[in-house]
Amino acid sequence: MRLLKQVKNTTPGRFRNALEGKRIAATGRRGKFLIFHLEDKSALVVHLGMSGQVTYWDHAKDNDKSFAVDPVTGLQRSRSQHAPDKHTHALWHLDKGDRIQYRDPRQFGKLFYFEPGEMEGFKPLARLGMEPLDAAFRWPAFHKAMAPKRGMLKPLLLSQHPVAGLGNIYVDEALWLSRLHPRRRAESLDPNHWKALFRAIPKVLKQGLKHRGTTLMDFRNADGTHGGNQELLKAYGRAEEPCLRCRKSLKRIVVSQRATVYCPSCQRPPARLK
DNA sequence: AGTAATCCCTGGCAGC
DNA sequence: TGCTGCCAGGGATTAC
Repeated sequence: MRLLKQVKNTTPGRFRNALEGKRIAATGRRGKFLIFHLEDKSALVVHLGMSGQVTYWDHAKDNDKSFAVDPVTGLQRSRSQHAPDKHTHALWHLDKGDRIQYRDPRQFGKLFYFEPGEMEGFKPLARLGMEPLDAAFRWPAFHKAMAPKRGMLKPLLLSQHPVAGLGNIYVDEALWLSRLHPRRRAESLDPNHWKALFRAIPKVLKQGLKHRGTTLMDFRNADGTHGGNQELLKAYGRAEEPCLRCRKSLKRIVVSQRATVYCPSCQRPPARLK
């Protein structure tokens, strides 16, 4: 296991020693950070980056020999549980021989260890915006956070600041659903536009969660048919395919260095961008 | 302040 | 079969 590069705020040795023998008291998530709260109030924090996977390995179960390739993203996923391989960077050995495994082919992921009280001062966590699946994600708070913002919608939504947890896929999906152009500027939106976005964000996330769960369960067929994957994503990965609202061809552009798919007909750009 | 470029990595794939 | 170039679910940092 190579545990060097992904540990960001301490040395691998300190990281290992700090975790040794500690019980996991609770698990949580904030934005794209996974948080393992340990019994002494210290914490292990994981960011999966683009290709990271945290999986549970049960000593009583067989390993899967191969990985399934996600038809949309091209990323390898284990169908059930896998043996550590050259991309497995950390193993946490639990009681009775089970393990938590961290695997990350592209190595954009990050691991952090925080002493009690330290995590609160961790900027990337502290400055995250509102949680779109929380009960506190309500229209007045959303509008208040968004209305003063300036700049293009796509980078604004990717920034994690007004709203946490959205990545490239779900930003494109939310913008498609709310009929907003990814390059449209925040200051040009009226409350109705913001309202559409406010409704779209939790919707695409919930659909993703629901869908991903079922896909993983269906994934025991080698390279077989997959559940509702194709129907779920309306924009991402569908460049040159017909818009599911208006049948016109979806278009791929690059916005803040990220691949972006949108419908030129439904998601009209502001006049300035034409 | 906003935004664009750059960098951190590896692997799959198309095209030659 | 093997090479090259391009692409990829993120985000911090640096440069303008």
